[in-house]
Amino acid sequence: MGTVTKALSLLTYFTHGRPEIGLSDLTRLSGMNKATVYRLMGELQESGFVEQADGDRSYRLGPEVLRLAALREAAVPILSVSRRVLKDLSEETGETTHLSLLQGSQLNSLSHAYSPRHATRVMMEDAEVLSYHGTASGLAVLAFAETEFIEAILTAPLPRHTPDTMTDPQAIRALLDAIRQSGVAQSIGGFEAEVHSHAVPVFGPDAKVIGALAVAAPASRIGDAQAAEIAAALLRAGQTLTRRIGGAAPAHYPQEAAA
Amino acid sequence: MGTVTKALSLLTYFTHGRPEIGLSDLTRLSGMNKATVYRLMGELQESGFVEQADGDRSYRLGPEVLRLAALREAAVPILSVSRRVLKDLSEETGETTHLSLLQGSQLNSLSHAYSPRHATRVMMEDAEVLSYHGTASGLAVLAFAETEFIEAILTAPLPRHTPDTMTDPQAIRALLDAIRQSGVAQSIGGFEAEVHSHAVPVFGPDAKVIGALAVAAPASRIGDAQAAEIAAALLRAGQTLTRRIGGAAPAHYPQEAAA
DNA sequence: TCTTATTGGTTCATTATTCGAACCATTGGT
DNA sequence: ACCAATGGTTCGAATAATGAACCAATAAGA
Repeated sequence: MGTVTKALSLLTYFTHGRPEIGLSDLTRLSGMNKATVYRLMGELQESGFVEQADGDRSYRLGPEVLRLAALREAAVPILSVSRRVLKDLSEETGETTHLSLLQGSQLNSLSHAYSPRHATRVMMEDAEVLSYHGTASGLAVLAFAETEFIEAILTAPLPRHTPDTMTDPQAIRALLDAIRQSGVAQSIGGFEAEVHSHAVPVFGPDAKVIGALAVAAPASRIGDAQAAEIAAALLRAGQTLTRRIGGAAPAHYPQEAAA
Repeated sequence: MGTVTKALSLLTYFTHGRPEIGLSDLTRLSGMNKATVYRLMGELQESGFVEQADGDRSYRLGPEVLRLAALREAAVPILSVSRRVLKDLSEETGETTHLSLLQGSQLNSLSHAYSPRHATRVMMEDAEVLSYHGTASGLAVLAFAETEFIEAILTAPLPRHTPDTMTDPQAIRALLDAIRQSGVAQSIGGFEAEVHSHAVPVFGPDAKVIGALAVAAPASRIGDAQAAEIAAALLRAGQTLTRRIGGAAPAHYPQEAAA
């Protein structure tokens, strides 16, 4: 691993649950030498990627990432485009919707929208890591990913998030086949109990899957009729989003769902 | 310069005007060796900070920066908080408003809002670098910055953006004194001709200036009455924003402007 | 209170990585 | 057919990264 990769890998330890990390913690998390971590963080700090919190001396992400994100959006406006799509989809389905993107080998939620229709709704946070086998988004992405990527995920241990999480690789492989047929993935309580979510893949310019668009609802609210409605709306929204960001669905993706 | 800093400095060459950069261009821009740039970009690519555009092999910012930005916002929600403040301020003044933040030694615009009141309005882009001596935002930040920072800026060459740009360090120093008194900076056509902008500083938790909140209007629309109104609204909005992000104005900052 | 961990931070000889001049292979222009 | 770009690659020399040990300061325990 090069020095730069090593330094940037330090940034991956920052999450919602751990927005600030001290030197010693970072040393333990990364398994690197303390002096190394100290020096690398010093460099990241100089460049504005991290900053040190005021009282405490622990680190948190710095303002420079905001500038880069704004530029990324200017070049590839996935988020701004998705916000419209998410909003429309939330209004149409009356449920919470969210977009997740494949970043390296991990799937991150990055944008979401709520619907005011119901008092109970599924809450979302941005920049959360999604499970591949436990979420509809993860399954949707996996179904259209490259074979070796699928294998890497399914041969690794599959944590059981809830009693309903599918953890049998063979069963999941069969499920992925079904998803490839229908174009829509589902998960009932696979990650959070009582959450029924649907998801469709989103494709990039090279027809490779880059993320997923999902609708998440309280399980009690979703019967067959609602599920069919959500699936149809999702297929339409997914195609819209893929098209608007200059992407293209692969030839074998179920086109022109009954609208 | 350490390797990590060097690698991260490559990211600074991406701007609105140059969202994609090829290997050779990047080599020239950075002044580094081509092999070095190639290897560094390879590492940045592995970590998802840049990606290579499809047809062309040139680089652009990658999706990883979006994840980090979302986390930064979760830890320090400046942008989401500012969006409300900007929106209110735009509605109140009827003009374009924007927020800029100090990142390293450079001031970047990061968020903006328009008002539908007038057909003509000043257009903004996010992630643009603002001139210190040419913009109201720059002057507002400078007025409350540390002395050595001010000197570093004023002793460097001050480019003339328009015929109205102030380029005399002494005159600017006097102007900064006035800004410290009133709490509001102004610039008439200092960066873009025909744009009259007002700005107030925004402070962080340690009472240090972290950026500026600004109102930009076509010069022809701003008379003394409008200017006074905008200044008052800005002072209020600036105090609100500073407070909401957990910041504090320094003791000498003009408090409680006539509301 | 005295002791013991734990924290962030620093040093310096050893080691491994980065550097850069030169070189290739393609592409596009004339 | 040529020249001048481009992205990409190689390899010995030069430089920067590494990590064990060490400090000072604070927090926790007995």
